[in-house]
Formats: sequence, C-alpha cells, structure tokens
Amino acid sequence: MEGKGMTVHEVSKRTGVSIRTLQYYDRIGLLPPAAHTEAGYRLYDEAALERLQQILLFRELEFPLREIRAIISRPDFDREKALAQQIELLTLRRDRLNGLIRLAEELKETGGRKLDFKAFDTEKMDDYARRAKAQWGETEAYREYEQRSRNWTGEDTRSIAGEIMEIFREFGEMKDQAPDSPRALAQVRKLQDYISARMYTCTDEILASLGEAYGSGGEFTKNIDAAGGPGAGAFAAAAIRAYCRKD
Amino acid sequence: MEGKGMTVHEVSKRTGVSIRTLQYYDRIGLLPPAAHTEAGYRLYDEAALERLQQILLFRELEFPLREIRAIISRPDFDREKALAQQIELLTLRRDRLNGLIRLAEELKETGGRKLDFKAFDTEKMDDYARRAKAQWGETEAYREYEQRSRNWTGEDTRSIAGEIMEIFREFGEMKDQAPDSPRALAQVRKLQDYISARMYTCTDEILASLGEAYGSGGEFTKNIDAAGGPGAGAFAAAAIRAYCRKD
DNA sequence: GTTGACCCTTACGATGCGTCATAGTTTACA
DNA sequence: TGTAAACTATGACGCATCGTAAGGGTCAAC
Repeated sequence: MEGKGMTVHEVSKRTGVSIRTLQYYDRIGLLPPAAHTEAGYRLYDEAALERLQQILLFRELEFPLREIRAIISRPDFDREKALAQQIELLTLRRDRLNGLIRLAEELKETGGRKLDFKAFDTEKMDDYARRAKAQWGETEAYREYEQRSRNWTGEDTRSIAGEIMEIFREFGEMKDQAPDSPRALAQVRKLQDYISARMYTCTDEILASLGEAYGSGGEFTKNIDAAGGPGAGAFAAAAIRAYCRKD
Repeated sequence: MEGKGMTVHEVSKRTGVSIRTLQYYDRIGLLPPAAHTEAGYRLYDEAALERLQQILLFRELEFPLREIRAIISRPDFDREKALAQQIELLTLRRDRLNGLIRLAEELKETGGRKLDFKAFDTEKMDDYARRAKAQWGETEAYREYEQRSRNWTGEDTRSIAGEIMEIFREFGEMKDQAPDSPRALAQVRKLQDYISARMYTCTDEILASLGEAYGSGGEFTKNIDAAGGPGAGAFAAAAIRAYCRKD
C-alpha cells in the first residue's frame, strides 16, 4: 500500500493530520500529493510525508501557511539551517512556558494577588522569528517570488513544478552531448526564462548558484535525476556553468 | 493615574495586550472595564488586571474565549483549582515541546530521513483539557448557563452583573433587620428568580451552595460587601440559609 | 447488486483579532 | 484661546485555518 502511495485516510491515521487539512494543504499548494488515481483520489508517498513533517514543524511555530509554502518551495531551501532555527525557536518557546509555569505556581501559592505580565511576553521569540524570516527572504529575487506566489493555488504550483521537471527531463535526454553544446545552452536559457517568467527574475548570478545546488549531490540532484535519469543533475549543473561562463 | 483607572493605552503598555484586543474582550463580555468616563473611555482597575492575567493563562492554553468567559464568570469559580489545572496543562505542553526539540535535533543530525509524527501528538494534552473542562461543566445548571450565555454580548453580561450587584446593594440596605424577616426572604427569592431568568435554573440546592460561597469570606464576600457595604455578604448568606430552611 | 467505507468538490461558518474609516476627546503648548 | 497631536470610540471589512455539512462518485466484499 505504501508502494503505490497512501490515501488521505492513511496519511491522516499515520500523522494525525485531518483529512480536511490535507485537502486544504493541497488546494493552497502547500502539500500536493505525489499522484492521483483515475478517480481523482490523492496519493501520497514518503517524500510527501517528509515534507509534511517539515510543514508541521513550521506550523508549530505559527508560521503562516503561505510563508511555509514559500520557504520550503524555494529553489535553495536549506533544510539544515531551517532545522537549526526551529530548534532555537522551540527552545525559546519552552523557556517561555517554564516562565508561565512558575508564574502560575506563584499565583497559586500567594492567592493570586501578584501581577506579572512579563511572563507572557513573546518579544524574544518574535525577535528571533523575525530575524530568521529575514534570513530566508533576504534576497530581492526571493521577495519577488514571495509576492508573485501569494495568490497561487495548488494548481499553479503543481503546473509550475511539472513544467520545471519537464525541463529537467529534457536535460536528461541530452546528457550524452557536451554540456556546452548549443542544445544544452539553449536548454539552460529555457530554464532561466521559465523561472523568470513564473517565479522570479533569474539573473545569471542566481542561475549560477542554482547550478551549484543542482550539482552538489544533495536533494536537488536527487530530484533532478529522478526526472531526467541518473546524471541529469550533474549535466544540468555543467551546462549552467558553461552558459554562465561564456554566453 | 491608577487611582482613577487606566485607559486602554496604559493597560496595553503594561500588559502587552493590544488596544483592539481589549476592546474586543469588552465587546464579548470577557473583560469589561471597571468604569467609563463621561466620554465613554474605558477605565480599568487592578481587579481587571488580575482578571486579564487569568484570561491570558487560559488563552495560552488555547481555550476559546467564550469558554474562558463562562469559566471565570461562573458563580463558583475556583481560582486555585483552575491554576492547578493550568500548571498541569502548561507542563504537558512543555514536555511536548521538548519532544519536538529532540525530534528536530535528530532530523538535523540524520539528514532528515526519519519520520516521526508521535512527537506532534496532542492527545495527552487534549485528554487532560477535556477532563478539566468536564470538571468545570459537570453540573446541569452550568451546562445550561453555558448554552444560554453563548451569544451574549458585552452589554448583556454587563447589565446582568449590574442587576445582580443592585440586588446585593438592596441586601446591604436591610442588613440591620433579621435575616429571616419577610423583606429579606423576599429579596432572596428575587435573587433566585433573577438568576433563573437570566443565567440558569437556580434550584434551592444551588441557591444554598451559592449562599455558602457568599458568606465564606472569600472573593464573593468581598465583592458583595463592595456593593452593599460591610457585612452585606454575610447577611445575604444568612438570609439564604433562612430561606432554604423554612420556605 | 447492495452495503458500507471510502473519496471528491463546493460552500458556508467560526474564531480572534488586524486594519481602516470616520469621528469625538483630551492635552500640551504657543 | 486656539489648535495640533495624541488619544479614544464604534463599525465595517478582511484574514487564516480549518470544521462541518451537503451532494455525490468509487471500490471492495459479500
């Protein structure tokens, strides 16, 4: 049953997230299912569960869902950095709770005549959260992306993801040619144009750093290889390097 | 400035609660100000701040505001019991956060290949919260009260509180007479009828236990004495005892 | 082929405020 | 004494995040 993907019901049982929530997360493009049956049933795979886990961590910290979507969908999402920040934020929260517990205990003992509102304060948390968000959104391109993606539906994100995967599939098809062959360079330009058209203005500089990520052997490489076959990520990276060097 | 009551702005600065929130809490009858200026400005006193503190503790635990209102407005609200439960709930929350922190750390170290949704689970918390709420709402009269008060506005609660205080004021006026004098007994009946009409069906049994609370020297006594003069609470308690014994 | 357990979409509702808009009030100071 | 600045009020609208119900397909089993 896991080989073919889990239905909403199964995901709900495994994760505790309600079916309605899964449907909603699909609609807003936060967690699109891996596939659909012919009848339109949503089917989720393990990767979706990982993504859901990430989402839940952000949600725990009361990030708006749209921001979560923007953060974890960005082309250079750094999971480890995000986790480090989440740990920090969760810890601040725990400490604040400890303060509240202490306050409640004092109130209980003294009969409640004490007034203290500092314990409720969320300044430190908010501060850190603001700084963290600032880090994620520090580039101009990303702010542009956030703006543009504000009103996207699940359909939008899904179609964009599909188009990009298609581009990578095409990279895979030409991976026996030279990375600086005209066809490969044209394909790089196609990628750049598509990103600029649908996501954010993709300068050569940004393109170069995307290329880095694609060839680094991490998740990006994995995903691209899944679409274009083994080596597609490395090939795309090489083509992008060539494109940025000479064109 | 505290002698005459604080404005929304001052309360907001002292507590961190926004002005808009204070206005809203007034509108829904959760935190009515102690007084108003002629121009209609809200004026809060220290007692209101204590109530606000209580409210914030409940809110921290994500109790719906209407429930908070129902709980802390009920005629036999036990602050100490509430605090004990809040401590317990806050502790459960803290422990859950610790679990999430541990999960995030593992994810960070292992590269995120682990799937664990038990850490997000809120079952224990919800369980305890449900039991706690059950305790607060365990009597038939209270459930009725909750039902009836669902759609009250701030105006409703304020007018009811005012009417009841008026009744206690009248108790205070007759406190040099015997507690079983016809006037006093009639006044008790007036109280019982008013509560039955506007809050919940006030049986003799409930009335008797309310009388206990009024004469116990606690907050109720204090509040009643504030309306009817020193000794008004004790007098009302005695009258209620007389009424329940013979009528 | 019917039952029962699933699934879909659409639409409406509720909570807890933020955010104007519009207008009256109070305070400080020139 | 006037007036600007800072405060207050109410009311309307908006918003995120789902719950809930309505109305209706899908699928496995018996």
